[in-house]
Amino acid sequence: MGRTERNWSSSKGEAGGRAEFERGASAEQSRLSIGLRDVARAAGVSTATVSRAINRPDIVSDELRTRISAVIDHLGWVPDGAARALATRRSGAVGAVFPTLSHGDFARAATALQRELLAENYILLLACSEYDPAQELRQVRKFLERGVDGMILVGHAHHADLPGLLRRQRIPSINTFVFNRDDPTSSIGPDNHKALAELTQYLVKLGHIRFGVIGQSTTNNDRAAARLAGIRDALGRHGLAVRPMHWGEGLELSSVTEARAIFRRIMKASPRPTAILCANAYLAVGAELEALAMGLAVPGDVSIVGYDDTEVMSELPVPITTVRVPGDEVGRRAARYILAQIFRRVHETVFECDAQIIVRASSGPPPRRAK
Amino acid sequence: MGRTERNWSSSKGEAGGRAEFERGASAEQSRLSIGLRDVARAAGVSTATVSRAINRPDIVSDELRTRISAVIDHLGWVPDGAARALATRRSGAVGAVFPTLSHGDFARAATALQRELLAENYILLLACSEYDPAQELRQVRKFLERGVDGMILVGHAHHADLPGLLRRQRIPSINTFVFNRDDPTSSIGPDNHKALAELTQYLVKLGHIRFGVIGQSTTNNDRAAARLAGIRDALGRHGLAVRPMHWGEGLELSSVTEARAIFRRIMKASPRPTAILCANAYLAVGAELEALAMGLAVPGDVSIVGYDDTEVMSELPVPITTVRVPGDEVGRRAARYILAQIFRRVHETVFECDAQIIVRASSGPPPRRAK
DNA sequence: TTGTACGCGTTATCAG
DNA sequence: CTGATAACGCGTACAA
Repeated sequence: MGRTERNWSSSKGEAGGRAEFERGASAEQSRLSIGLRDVARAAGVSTATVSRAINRPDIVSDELRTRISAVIDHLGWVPDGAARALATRRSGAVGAVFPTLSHGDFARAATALQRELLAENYILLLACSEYDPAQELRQVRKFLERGVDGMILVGHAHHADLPGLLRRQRIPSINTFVFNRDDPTSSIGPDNHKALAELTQYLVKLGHIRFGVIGQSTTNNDRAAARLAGIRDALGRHGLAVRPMHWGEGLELSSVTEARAIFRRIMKASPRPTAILCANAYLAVGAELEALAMGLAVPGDVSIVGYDDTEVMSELPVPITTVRVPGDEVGRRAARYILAQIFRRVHETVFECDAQIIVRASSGPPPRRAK
Repeated sequence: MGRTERNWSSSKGEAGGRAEFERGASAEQSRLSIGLRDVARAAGVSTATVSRAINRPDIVSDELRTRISAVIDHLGWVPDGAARALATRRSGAVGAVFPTLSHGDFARAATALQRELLAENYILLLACSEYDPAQELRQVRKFLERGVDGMILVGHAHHADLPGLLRRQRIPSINTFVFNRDDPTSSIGPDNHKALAELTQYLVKLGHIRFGVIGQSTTNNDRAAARLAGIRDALGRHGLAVRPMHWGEGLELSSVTEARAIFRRIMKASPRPTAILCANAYLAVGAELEALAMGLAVPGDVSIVGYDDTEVMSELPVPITTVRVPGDEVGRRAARYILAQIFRRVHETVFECDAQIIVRASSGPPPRRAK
């Protein structure tokens, strides 16, 4: 007759037996998986006590606690999260929607996030928006239906319905990889605008006056847009600007191959730029590889700088100057913020992560005979 | 006292008003978020009808369906996933535990996984084991408590308690990035042993007889171990073996920097190998960069091959021969398998993904005067 | 086609 | 410190 989970565990067996009798055999047989009740009966205690034994061990007598946990192990009981969530009004899950995981920074952030949540017994629900606000909204909605206790997003530009949705659910949320004191929802990350303004400023100080940019799409990517604006504003302060012919945008998010082609085109212009700003690590790698292939000296003929740091950048023949974004720190602190909100602890609301400029060999003064 | 289960809703508005009145303000005010009942009352129908309207729209009359969905939108109701899961005995979530996300293949697999699950309205719970079986077990247990409907793991070597745990929960699971007909649980991925045996065989055919290996740790990494075994077995068939001095293992999982140091050491040996097998993409990149820095010709002086394909490998001065692992395909098909199991559809059980050898310029015949 | 009423497996309240 | 029992919010036989 299939699985009879009866362990009328002797001691207090009387009561257990009676209960069983009263509930009738049907209840017992229909149960496919063991539950709290089965554990309670087997241990000869009430369900409440078992529940307490696992959630607040300190308020249960030693004897019962050990007996109960023995029974749990023996029966191999795994508490039902759905039931617990329903009773607790808390899911123990935090959702995160990243544009993609193929970017090292996001992958690192997701890892850190997950690790940090785990420390407080929380789990991570993960989805990718693929840089599509509508998809982001769908994913968030799905997470809300799952009852996530908090949401972690990227950027501060979202679908118009998203903020209201989040507000109605009354769950904490945070925008990551951005920093903006004016954003009403908390945010954590580097100040993208400032970071690239400073990087540009650094190049200007070296004496550069003609700049090329290998960018990435800014549609639905406020971080990329902010970085571009940072470049523009920094150059503007010196009365400079990027010429259209010194500008290229990849279709892929970060493609070494595309970057090479764009770099080659830009460097064929006349006059040609003496410094190339690349929107991310792999674009910079592509630029340098193409420069080497073209026989250009870096930084003798042209300086190359990037954004994001990957190990390859520092190991290429000419290590590349770049901006280091601490993805894991972003993830870690975002998780901590959300957990603090969930548990109603005090916590700061907005954080800026330093985006540190790492100067390597690929940047230097412009060539003297800058044609 | 307390909550009365009465939905005296006779038909339509009248009833709505009355019901509201009779329930009294207290019940209304104490409810922090609106629920199925509120929607039902506002729409003047029963809770069952609302439930059906969203889950099986086809069996509800057009009029009611439209009215109900209007009310839902108006009230901004989000169904409670915990309650639904409790009633349905299905969580709508699939868990995945990867060793890390910093590996491109795993990141791609996770992305594909998530996308595929979403198509069937499932969500992804993600965690990292950091190559620690105990941690993997903990994460899996946590997911099971969350009531995941399926589990996706990496490799076939797990903690001893894991298989039993999964069996007891009666949920489908699959091992990814491995392929082994003898594994009792389904698996999907490349045959790591075969892939490296073939790659090695290819080098042997080119005439190489002295091989170096830049490996990664095989502790808790059955894939890496299988690949190593593949190399060993392939060489063994020709009476060859890797000399200890031609062997190095990085501490980091994949570090360009470490690879360079190891490569340099190996190439100082005498005699030195004419071909270097690298355990992953970044180790191979490091090897080539160091070779160039040392003034060695690739493949003139030494052939270099890797495992995994990243864009950089193909764009370096000498594009690197490697084995392409289709991470996204692994993720996609794993998701499909799990969903099929959940929905009790027929589906194949074990799949092999081709691990394709991509021959590029970095591999060629050994130098004539192979010293 | 629609409504009623009960069950899902825990937690929390309150009385002992 | 422990036990009895009412929520928790939705799905779904079963009845109408």
